[in-house]
Amino acid sequence: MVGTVAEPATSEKNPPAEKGSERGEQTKRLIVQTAVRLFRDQGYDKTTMRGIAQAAGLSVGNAYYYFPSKDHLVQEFYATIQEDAAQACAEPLANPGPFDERLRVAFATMVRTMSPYHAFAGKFIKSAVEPGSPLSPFSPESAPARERAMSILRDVVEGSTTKIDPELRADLPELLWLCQMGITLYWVHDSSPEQQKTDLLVDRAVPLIDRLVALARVPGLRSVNREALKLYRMLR
Amino acid sequence: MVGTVAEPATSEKNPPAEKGSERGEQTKRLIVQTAVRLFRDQGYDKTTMRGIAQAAGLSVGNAYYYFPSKDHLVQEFYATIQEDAAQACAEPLANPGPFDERLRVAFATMVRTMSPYHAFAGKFIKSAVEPGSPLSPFSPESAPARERAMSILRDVVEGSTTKIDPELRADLPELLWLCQMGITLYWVHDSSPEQQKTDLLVDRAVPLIDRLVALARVPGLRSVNREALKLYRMLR
DNA sequence: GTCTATAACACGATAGAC
DNA sequence: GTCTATCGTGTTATAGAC
Repeated sequence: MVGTVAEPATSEKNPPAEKGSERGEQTKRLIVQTAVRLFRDQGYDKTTMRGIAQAAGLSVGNAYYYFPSKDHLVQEFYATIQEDAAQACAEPLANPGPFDERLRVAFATMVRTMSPYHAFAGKFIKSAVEPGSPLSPFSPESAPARERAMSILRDVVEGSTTKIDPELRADLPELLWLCQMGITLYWVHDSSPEQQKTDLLVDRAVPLIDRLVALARVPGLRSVNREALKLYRMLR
Repeated sequence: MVGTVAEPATSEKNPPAEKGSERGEQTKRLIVQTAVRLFRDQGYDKTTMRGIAQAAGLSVGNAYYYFPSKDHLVQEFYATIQEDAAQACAEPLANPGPFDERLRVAFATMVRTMSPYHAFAGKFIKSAVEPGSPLSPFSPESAPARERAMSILRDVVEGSTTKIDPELRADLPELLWLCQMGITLYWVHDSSPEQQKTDLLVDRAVPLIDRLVALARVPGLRSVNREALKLYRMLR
């Protein structure tokens, strides 16, 4: 209320925002790192909050001070994977190219990045589909991970040398993200060896989407396209 | 091994299969009825296994003797709803009619039957999407409920006066059931008042499906149709 | 053998002291 | 911020009753 300018008198309060080098931030990071490691090594069910706390040399209550639930810790794990996928996509998508090729890179990279965690994914999605859960792909808490995923697909569209209907173009990344969610849902339930069926799905889905996007430019189908987009925006 | 004919000598053992009138079956039914009532009245989370046992005048261990987990009790609840939907569909689908009208009846009835349990559905689906869960719509344990749902959609197809491509006809009920799963997934996440958006989705999805089914008969699109069906069967 | 009850376990989460 | 102690839950072990 006195002013918005920082007061240099108190050295303890309002420390320079050095990108989270405070003690609290360090503890937080320690908890996340430990949790991610244990999730990765032993899976979700066998990793208990007590186990995380013990491995991090902290108490259970302390972990709950930083993260309101075990699910919120899983969220960090998910964000890690999303970040890996984004980095793995960066180079192959650096140069412009045909839409279908770029889309295939995005989908295939995502599937490949997730593949080591297939056993874990079932537990993850269990929380993710619950409405109102912080793990839901539509939740505010997931916004960072969702934005990162969406940015890849925006990149796919923007760097595409294929002509895309301008009406569709704005919504296309979001629609592709929904396709990606569908593929993920299938992947989680895919019990074929090495999830080969999911590879097959991506293999066939990409040309299909490519053809649909192309169809949106055909003059006779413009109105259908517009109708469909209108419906989508209403349902969103 | 001695024979398949019942021996009338022992009156206690092998009682006449009177459709579950044994004492165990009665207890089992009592547990289900109590659980379903409590789920309905207080929701999933607030209904504890202890609460169910107490309301049924039994012990917790007794409930676990008949049902391996709380999820399995929810399954019974789901089966109840499915049965209600099937009965509500019976009359409107009694007489043959156009495909789209019959499909609309099936979808709309399902949504209406589920609507009182929207708050509960989130918890239900949370377990249902987990691969290997008994509540998964693809699980062996769900076979009865799935069969009942599928039988409605088979009825929709069989009683349709609209011409349907014979190649598609065999798989169509299953495909429609998948559409229904998709609608359900949307419905669970639909937070609009009275789930109006889901009504809108059904309203638009039905003509769309109807048009797609019609397209499968166009000679030029037969091969595409066949290809798509082949892919679907591989992914299943 | 078929059923039922009691007691205990392990976990996620919380309360409150320091 | 960090701890200990505790709660309420689903689930299980196990002893006993019909």
